[in-house]
Amino acid sequence: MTDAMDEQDTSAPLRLPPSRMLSLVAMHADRLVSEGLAREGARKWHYAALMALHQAGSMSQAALSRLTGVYRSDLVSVINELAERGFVERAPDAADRRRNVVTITPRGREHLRRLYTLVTELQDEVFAPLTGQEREQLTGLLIRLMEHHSPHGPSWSSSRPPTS
Amino acid sequence: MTDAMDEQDTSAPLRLPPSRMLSLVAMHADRLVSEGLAREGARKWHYAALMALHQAGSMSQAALSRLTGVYRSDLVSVINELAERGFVERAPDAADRRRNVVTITPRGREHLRRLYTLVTELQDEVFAPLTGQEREQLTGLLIRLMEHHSPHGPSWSSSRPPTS
DNA sequence: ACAATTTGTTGGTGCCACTAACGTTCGTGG
DNA sequence: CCACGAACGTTAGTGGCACCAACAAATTGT
Repeated sequence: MTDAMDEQDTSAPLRLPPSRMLSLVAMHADRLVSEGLAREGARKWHYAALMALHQAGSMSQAALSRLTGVYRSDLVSVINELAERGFVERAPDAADRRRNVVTITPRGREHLRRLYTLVTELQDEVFAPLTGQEREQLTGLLIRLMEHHSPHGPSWSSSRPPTS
Repeated sequence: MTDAMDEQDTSAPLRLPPSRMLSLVAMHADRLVSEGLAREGARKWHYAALMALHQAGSMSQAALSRLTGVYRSDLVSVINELAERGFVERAPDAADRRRNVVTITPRGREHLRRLYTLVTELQDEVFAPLTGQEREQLTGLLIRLMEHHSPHGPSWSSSRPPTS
């Protein structure tokens, strides 16, 4: 009933604050996904950008930035790389000449498909120890935490497969 | 039934893979904690190292590295900083002259106390939207994920307050 | 017409996880 | 007993990521 401090216990496991657990698990998941995507020559943001363009349609880089949460400065190189490989087209917007309209190409959708199945597999690997119900519990809790801390950040929900 | 791909839906929220949610929440939590600790002139690893030393007693830097998961290269500067401020003592080990025995000092324990209460407050802030039960659910799921992916990594469990 | 804002872009900062290499010291097997 | 491999502390460096500042060009609001 004092402020009960632990005695030393050389053999006991270390007590971690929950936020540290989050970091560790997130790091591991990130790692797996990044390595997987690297095998396909892609990075996390390639996937994020393609998925956003596929789901929401063509849009300016700034809009894409707001939607994905990727900084518009960092988005430049991502679009460059995607454009080099023909997964995306960057064209000046006639209606507003400040903007570039970024559009996903058929090859881009094809690529996205590969990435999607890959990412899905990796998710299964990451969350393997959890049952389907538990995974839903987890994502539910995570969504509530996200909403709490960035109510106007990038929008989200659980993932569903991209259509051709 | 097919591989059901989403149609475009400009207004719908983006579908995020769970691993991305983990990253976002972890980033936010990390951010809050780091900023809080910075206010006390400390960093995450100061806290981690002090807590480990407090709970498990004096040990070599390599052992501390294994226990906390912090790379022994990165641990050097952490110990330097903690030693400068008198929170920790680094003495050559007479029995094994390769090693340094790192020991937490009374001032160190005092400092750890401040950090502990601070971190605890910040955890409350991070997990504010969740009830006590839900927090336990979450940490339970996280622990299982950690065990699955690094069964022999740094040991852990939920956190409890340090004793003076 | 003028101020404020948006957009794409460049360049730069700082943190963190991670690797490589090193001299030193210890343990072990031949 | 000594040669070799391994562990230790340390330094230096890499690469990715989040983030910021500033800019010119273009648009919007007033």
